[in-house]
Amino acid sequence: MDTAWLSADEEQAWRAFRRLLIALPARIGRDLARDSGLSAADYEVLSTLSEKPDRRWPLRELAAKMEWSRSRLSHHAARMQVRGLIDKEPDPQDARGCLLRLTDDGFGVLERAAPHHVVSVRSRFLEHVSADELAMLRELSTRIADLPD
Amino acid sequence: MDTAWLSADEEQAWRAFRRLLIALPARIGRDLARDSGLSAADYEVLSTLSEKPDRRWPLRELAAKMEWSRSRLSHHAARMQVRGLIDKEPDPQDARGCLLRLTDDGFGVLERAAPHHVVSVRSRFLEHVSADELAMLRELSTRIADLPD
DNA sequence: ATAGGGTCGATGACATGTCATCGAATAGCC
DNA sequence: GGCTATTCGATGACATGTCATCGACCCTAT
Repeated sequence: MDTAWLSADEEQAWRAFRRLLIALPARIGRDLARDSGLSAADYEVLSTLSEKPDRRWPLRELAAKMEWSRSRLSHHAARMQVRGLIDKEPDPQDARGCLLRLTDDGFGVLERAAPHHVVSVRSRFLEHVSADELAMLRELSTRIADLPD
Repeated sequence: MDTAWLSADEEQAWRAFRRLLIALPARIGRDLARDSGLSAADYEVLSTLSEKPDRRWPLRELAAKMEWSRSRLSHHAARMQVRGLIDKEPDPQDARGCLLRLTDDGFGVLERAAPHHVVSVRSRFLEHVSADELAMLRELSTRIADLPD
């Protein structure tokens, strides 16, 4: 096989998949903004913070967990703090660091957003994928995302 | 089934797939920037323009084909024009519009970029997907991307 | 022919992400 | 203890995308 080019099959599959890579996040992101006034990034920060019992997470760890740069999270957290969704506390373990905390307002926004978001993910994606396809997609996604950068 | 929530299977599949949605374009985009000094957006504009025999497209049609807003393409084309990759001509069919034309420089950049890009798409994606999986992925991607917005 | 509504690309304001860099604090080594 | 390299979050400059809006132009109905 000539690896310098794509076969017709590969080309068409890659095109179709690339279209999905762009369209699906865009649609779900628009739903989120319309229903809840949140960006996909906002939602990810809120929902990840809510996973901790005390709704607090060191910025550095949260960035690592979400695979964001610290810079990105620092900028984004500053904007979310202005909106009252989260706030910052000094990290008692490390005076360089800070803890991001989900505010009660932020938690309320997340709780109201979640059901709409689930509907969106279902109607735009899950409903159109069989159980077998979903299992395959999960395995394939993990396999490829786990490749070294 | 309670459609207000995701089952554990759905949740895990969606998480894994979402990771792929973010990681794969990021990796291929970084390869492109490193190898050829192009963004994914640049590459898409150049390669779509190169599909026409005369390497020209009305801005509006190109935007529609790529599923970009006219505003986005107008901004992006202005930046690419400064770099000499494309230029603009008045549209003889419609004095409101303009044609985007791939310059010789732009075509050369694309020709040198393409082989590296193919290697990137192969090594980051195609090599790790079987023919059956690829066929299923193509069908599934088309099915979902074709849903109404 | 011309009036009115729609479409064209350009533009400015703004949101968001990257990258390089900073000062402060930490951790490792002697 | 005291250097030194590293890591922390913050920040400014910049690239890129969205949205609302603009003037110019097209098209249709009268």
